[in-house]
Amino acid sequence: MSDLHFYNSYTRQKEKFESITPGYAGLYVCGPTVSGESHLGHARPYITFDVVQRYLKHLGYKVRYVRNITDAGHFEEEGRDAIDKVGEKAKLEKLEPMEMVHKYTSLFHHGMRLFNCEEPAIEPTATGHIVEQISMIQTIIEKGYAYEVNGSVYFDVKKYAQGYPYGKLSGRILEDQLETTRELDGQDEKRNKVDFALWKSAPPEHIQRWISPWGEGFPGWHIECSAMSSKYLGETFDIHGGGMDLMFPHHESEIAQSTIAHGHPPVRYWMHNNMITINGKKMGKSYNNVIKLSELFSGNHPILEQAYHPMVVRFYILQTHYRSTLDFGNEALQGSERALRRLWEAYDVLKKLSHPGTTEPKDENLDRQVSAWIAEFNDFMNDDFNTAKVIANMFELAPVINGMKGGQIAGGALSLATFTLLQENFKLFIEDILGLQPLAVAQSNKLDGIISVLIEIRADAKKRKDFATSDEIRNKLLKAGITLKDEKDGSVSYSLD
RNA sequence: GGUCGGAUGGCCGAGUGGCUAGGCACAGCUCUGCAAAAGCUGCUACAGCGGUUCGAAUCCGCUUUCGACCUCCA
Repeated sequence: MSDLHFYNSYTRQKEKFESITPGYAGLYVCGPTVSGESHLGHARPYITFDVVQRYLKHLGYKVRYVRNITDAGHFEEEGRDAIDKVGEKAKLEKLEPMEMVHKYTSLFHHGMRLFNCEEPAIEPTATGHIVEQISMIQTIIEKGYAYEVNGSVYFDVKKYAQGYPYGKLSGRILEDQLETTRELDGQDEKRNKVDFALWKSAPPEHIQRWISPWGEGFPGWHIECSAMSSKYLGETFDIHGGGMDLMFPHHESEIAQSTIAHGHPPVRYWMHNNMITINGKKMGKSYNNVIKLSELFSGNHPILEQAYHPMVVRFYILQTHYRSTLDFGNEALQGSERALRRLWEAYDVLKKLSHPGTTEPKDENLDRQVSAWIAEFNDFMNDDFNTAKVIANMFELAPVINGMKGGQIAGGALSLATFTLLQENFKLFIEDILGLQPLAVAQSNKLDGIISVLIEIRADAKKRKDFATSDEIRNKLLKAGITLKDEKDGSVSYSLD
């Protein structure tokens, strides 16, 4: 089997993955800012890195997956202006940061569960690590790469750039930055516009504030990730992930801060997922084209023709390589829904199939082909987590599976060994690694009993050639969202929408 | 304006030099009381123009066009 390779955004090439501590892998992913409800765009990184994390585990790594919650900083919430203008009114009418943070964190977790994203090992919050952040800022000041102005602390990017490759990750040149911004920036407290805040002095009306050596204030956006990732994963860790839009300034700043504070770069491999677009434009607040997760799942949005199941969204995302943009569209989502249904049905069939136990395949070519498709599951994942190709192979296997059930393919066409391999690996990849689930959740026993009764009545009617009655039962059940299928062997199966 | 990345059949999307994914949709056939499902078959595209090559969607150049980042952003 080949080794895991994936694209390192820092070096801009695919590299073989070698963890710092053999057998262990550290993964840090920038989590959400919980000042608003998560949207479809947020689903991409968390699903992408959930699969990364699952696959690393499959390869035998003991994974520590850390994903933060950004609950400190300069929050903007819908309606915040109105609330702030109320100013000195009753306490209950004021925005309580903890309340908002709690609400959106809960919603985020709910969304993650629906997407079947496994929980990170550690989910640190920025507000819970103020001490660590202050300490790191102090170190940077001591080393001479940060300065204080009016209670705020800024990182001296220009000085840093003299000794370190600032801009390498995001591919920008400091000189350009300085030139394009200099004239706009006469009155700022920063020495250069490119400098970024490590700590911000809080104006009196700012509600989130902590005591620091520089007065009351709150941490800058970038420092939290550096402080928390180094605390839980070490000063140098394996993989840092996040959306491409975070490369600059966020990730670039993280590198600079950590490099000064710890004396070496923080991350071995940088991974960035691409954006989800809608009508070709990135989904984001500034474009006013956001589809929130709750809207997506309920279909309650002008752009949406229907509601979409979380698993359809997960499948849709995994059908595309994580480094490509993914354009949202109703037709595409609907296609994914049908595709996932078909795939899952084949998987269900496979689980129930039995094998005659013959060790020699009756159809050597098919046996060889099936073995190859299965072997490729690993190869594709090892090549930059190509979930799209894994899924394509599953669709190659689906007709084989269905054919074995339908009789188009003979019972012992595959050897017992290949058949077993197929069963094991299909489960492994579709459930454990891609993390997919069936669309219709397990029906209750009672419902099962009721439908069985109806199926019996219908079978009686059919026996009497009373097709009017049998069709009526089937059609009415269909309207209720239950599809009956007359199987070739005379049995009847059903599925829920 | 600067930097970077795209442009693949009706739609979504893999794919980096020859073997030309996959899904959805569509059409025909088989099975079937009829359906549904399933199976089989068909649909062969790579923005345009040059160039390199025995051979290019894939490499190079130009053009057109879309987008991302440069400010909070997954």
